[in-house]
Amino acid sequence: MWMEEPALAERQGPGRPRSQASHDAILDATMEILIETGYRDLTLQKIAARAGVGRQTLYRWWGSKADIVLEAFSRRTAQEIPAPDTGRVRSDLVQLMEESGKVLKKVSGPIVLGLLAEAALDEAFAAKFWKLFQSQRRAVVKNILARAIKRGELPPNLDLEFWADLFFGGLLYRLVGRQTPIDRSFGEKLAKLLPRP
Amino acid sequence: MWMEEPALAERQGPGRPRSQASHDAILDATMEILIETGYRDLTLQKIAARAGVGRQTLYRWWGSKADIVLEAFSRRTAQEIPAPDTGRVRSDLVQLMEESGKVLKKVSGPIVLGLLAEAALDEAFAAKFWKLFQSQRRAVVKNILARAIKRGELPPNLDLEFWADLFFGGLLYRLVGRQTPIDRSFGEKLAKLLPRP
Amino acid sequence: MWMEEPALAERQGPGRPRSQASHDAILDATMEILIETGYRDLTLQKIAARAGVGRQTLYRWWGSKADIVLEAFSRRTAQEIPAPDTGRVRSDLVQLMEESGKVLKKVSGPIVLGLLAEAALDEAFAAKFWKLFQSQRRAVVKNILARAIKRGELPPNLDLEFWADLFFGGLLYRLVGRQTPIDRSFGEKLAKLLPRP
Amino acid sequence: MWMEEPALAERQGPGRPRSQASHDAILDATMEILIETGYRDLTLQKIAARAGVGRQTLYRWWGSKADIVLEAFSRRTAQEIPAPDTGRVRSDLVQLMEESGKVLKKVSGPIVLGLLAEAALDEAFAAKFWKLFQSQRRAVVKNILARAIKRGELPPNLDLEFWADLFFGGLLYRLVGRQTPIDRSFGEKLAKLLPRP
DNA sequence: GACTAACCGAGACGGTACGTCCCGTCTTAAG
DNA sequence: CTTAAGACGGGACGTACCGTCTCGGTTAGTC
Repeated sequence: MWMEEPALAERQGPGRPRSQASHDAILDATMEILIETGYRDLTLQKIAARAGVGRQTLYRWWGSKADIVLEAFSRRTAQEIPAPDTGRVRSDLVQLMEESGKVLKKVSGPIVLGLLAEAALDEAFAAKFWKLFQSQRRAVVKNILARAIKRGELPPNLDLEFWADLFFGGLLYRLVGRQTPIDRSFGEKLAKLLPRP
Repeated sequence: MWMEEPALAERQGPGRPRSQASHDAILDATMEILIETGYRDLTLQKIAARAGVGRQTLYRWWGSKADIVLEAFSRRTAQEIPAPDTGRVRSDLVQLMEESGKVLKKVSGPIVLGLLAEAALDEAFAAKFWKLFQSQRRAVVKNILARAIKRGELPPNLDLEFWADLFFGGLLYRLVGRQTPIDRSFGEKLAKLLPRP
Repeated sequence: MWMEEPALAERQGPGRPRSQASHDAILDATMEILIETGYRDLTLQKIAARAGVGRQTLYRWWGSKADIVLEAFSRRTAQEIPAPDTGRVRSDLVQLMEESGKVLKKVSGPIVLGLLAEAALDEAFAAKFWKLFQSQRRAVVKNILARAIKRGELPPNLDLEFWADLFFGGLLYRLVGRQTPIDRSFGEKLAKLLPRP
Repeated sequence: MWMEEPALAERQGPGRPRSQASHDAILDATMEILIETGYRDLTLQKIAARAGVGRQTLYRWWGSKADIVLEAFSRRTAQEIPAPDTGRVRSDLVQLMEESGKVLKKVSGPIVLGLLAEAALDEAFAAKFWKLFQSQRRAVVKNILARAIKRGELPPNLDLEFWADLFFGGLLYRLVGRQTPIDRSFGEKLAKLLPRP
């Protein structure tokens, strides 16, 4: 059915090349609609109309709105939350949690929730989403912990994956729950659980 | 739009009373379709057809497929995972995590994911879902911890909500991620973090 | 697949009855578009839009634009060409040919051509079209001839079907050919071939 | 828009010459698809794909599928029905009608119907089609009649065009109607109407 | 025992989005 | 300058559901 699209630059056989302008217009239109009306009311139809693009073009390069949102979102999100490096694990984690909470309160929250919903409903998409999430967000947490181990702040046998699960599990749980904030205090409680070396 | 339906028993003026048979047929049909084709392909149309019920009846009692699934699911799920009580917090938590993992591997997993997706996309539904989840699942964890505090196994000022967040955050994160199992080992790692009194 | 729709009045089971207003609006919209842009540019999409009607409604009751046009056309065409009765076969036929030619020069021509094209391409539709054509137009010619036989103007063993074929064959051939007119002179040449009693 | 293409041989400037191989492949592919799926499902897209030809090439040489079919058909149809010459008008006509009926029962029928439909819907194409039809089929009938006049079998003032209209009008009418056969008996009835000299 | 009122099933209604197909045009590299 | 390839914007197709509506019919309490 759908398979890993070529990276836009690579592919070059005969035939008219893919239009960079359309590509960009689609991702821009997607973000606009997302911000205006949210993930649920986002529609391939609306994206195409807003981007001034044939509907087929969307199907040619992505496969669903989730794939488009994932790409539109990953373009902007990488730089949004800078990886902290204060020299102390605990304050790194606290700061990361706080920054994440701030960003998610703005436009990113609803978008992440949309992607999360899609991942919950579609195992194939979950794999793509998780892969990206892993490299863009989880890697940050694991770096913080790894640096701390090197510094001797944490025991060398610390289970990085487990701690990343805890960090993002809590974060996403609170994001979906919308009851308790994702803030500095939450980060502090988590950081206090970290073992001594 | 839609507002809290009366509890079926209460309301009684003139007019034909609501049909308990239809009510049940709807919930049964919902579970059947959920198991056969999953949450995404579940449709009010299909539920009504399968249950032999007018489509209007669904709108009279519930407001969306999410509400129906929530009720259909809550009917069966309460008894599914018995609250453990071994006399030791840590083994209680481990056992609960293990049992939860087992249940979620069967039919419950996809259904919980469906409800989670809905909660992610719809704040109003999230409130309903969380309320139920709170009373049916979170309460179990908090009871385990509360009992342990009474026993002197845990410090009396332990933040129950925080620990519940950690437990279910990790659990749901792994459920959506579908990468790492929800098993005894995960419960053990979590239990080890509990503070001494 | 598609089968003879009920006559709008007859059918009455449970469920909301068919909307007469929509039915009429559809046929009206169809005639309007036909006159404005012709058969080729007529589209189920446009009919629905113009009639202010859901697209599904068209599929529910007809099956294709050809079926709709056939009904829209048959509503208006029956009375358009009055059956002549001058007391003489030859002048009856001449007059009928002349009147037919006149009508086909106006809106009817393109519509008949559209239906003819559809009949040429679709055997199933051809049967429907021919049935209607038989009862509305061929019957007129055969009546004229039958009356003449009764009057003793024509031999009693005259092959009515063959003469009807000749009449309409010539007529439609000239309609499609658009080279030679369908006029009084054509009718006269045809009438002259009729055998003496 | 589209205008009379040069005759393939004539034109010759600088640049790569047109490919005769492509030209033939297109016409062959067209006939194949016509036979397999009929005129309605014939598509420029499919022709190009089957012929292994760029889609643009079709537009360069012809303007529509009707034009392609017309050429593909005219290549093969000229020789299909030999002009009869028995020495007697009536048997000539009967034989021609019979042969035509036989050919139209095979592959030619649906194709002629397709072209007829196109002619009905598109006046510009009708002119092209009629011109070819005139020279390839009508000419045969008019020759038969002209020879008979020369022989003294028919009156010298016979209206050839009128009789050709009658012949092909009846033939095409029965072809579209699909109710009565195009056979020897039909030819005989027609021949009997011919006037004595 | 008639009346009223809310329910029931069925199913048509106007809409919206889907995913597919084809159109006619364009833009490449290759010949 | 043509060719095959193939992407582009556009538009119609036929299908699936949505939430609403309108029927005839049912089933209780109330008069």
